Amino acid sequence: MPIEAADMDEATERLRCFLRDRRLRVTAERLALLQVVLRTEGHFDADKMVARVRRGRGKVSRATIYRTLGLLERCGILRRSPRTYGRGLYETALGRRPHDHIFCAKCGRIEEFYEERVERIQRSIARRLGYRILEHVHEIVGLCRECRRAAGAAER
Amino acid sequence: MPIEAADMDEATERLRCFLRDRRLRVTAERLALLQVVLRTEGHFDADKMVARVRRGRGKVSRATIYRTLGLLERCGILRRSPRTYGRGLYETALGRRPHDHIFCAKCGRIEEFYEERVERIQRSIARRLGYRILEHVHEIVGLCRECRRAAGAAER
DNA sequence: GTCTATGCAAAAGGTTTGCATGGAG
DNA sequence: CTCCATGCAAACCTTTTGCATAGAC
Repeated sequence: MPIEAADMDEATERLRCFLRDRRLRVTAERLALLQVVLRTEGHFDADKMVARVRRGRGKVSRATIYRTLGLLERCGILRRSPRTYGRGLYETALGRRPHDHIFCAKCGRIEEFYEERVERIQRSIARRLGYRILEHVHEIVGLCRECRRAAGAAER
Repeated sequence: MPIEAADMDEATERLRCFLRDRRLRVTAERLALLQVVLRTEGHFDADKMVARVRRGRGKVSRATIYRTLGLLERCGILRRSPRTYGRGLYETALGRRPHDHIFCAKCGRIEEFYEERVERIQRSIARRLGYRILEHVHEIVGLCRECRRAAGAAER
């Protein structure tokens, strides 16, 4: 599902404000990366963006991509993606809400859940320890009914 | 709180078995790192272990530390600390109670928390959706007080 | 004695930085 | 016309690897 025009505009506007407020410049490279980023689904790293921007509209240096990704992160359009050991993965932050997953370790099926009670507890933990929450990861890994049944049958 | 002698012995025994089963060798370096690791609280990276082992008993190469940390991870004495942007952090897995992490996206500091209420909610979610829980990941990413202050100061 | 482990240094992979030049405001 | 941004290449950092030698079994 491609991103909505409204989100695109909102993001562009947000970037422009962010830059203006700090006396930074609105450059073709920054706008180009923003467009590409908004059209990218799921998680991506700097290298992927280098490739996409180059494919789409000519040369960009790796350094500029790294610098601009940092900019987009700082202005809240991107966030670093959870669950990635090591590498710098990003995902778009606009228009997404925190959602959690439970998934089956055997068959890989994934279901979503949302528990306001957990969010509340998270807020209290963060407050207690002095953090301002940026995001959270909450995943339950288990065995679904079908896989348990299958495993049980196999054992006999 | 220093680690208990019993845990120390258990870990050593586990490592010996692991090595013996695979025809690998029990070397002074491996035992030394194991001791240091068990005496280290919280989260640590390879570099910290290089420093500690060297301080404690002379020379070790960085390569050996990396190789041995991998070994300790594979035999279940260590685990990689989840979701740490950037560096490879470990924590000891033996003799630890289940706990989750909250960490600062900026400076990387990590703190642990444990909330029985969350565990209970997880169980109810799993029951409702028909899963048997194997494990969970629950992490809060935020900005710690110091980094917020630093960021606020920088913006002015 | 055999075969794995270690140390060293070089390589690798990802990200950042210094500097001269290009371009936004 | 003033600074900031860009491109390029070199620097950086952390982790991995190749190879000769040390050492466990």
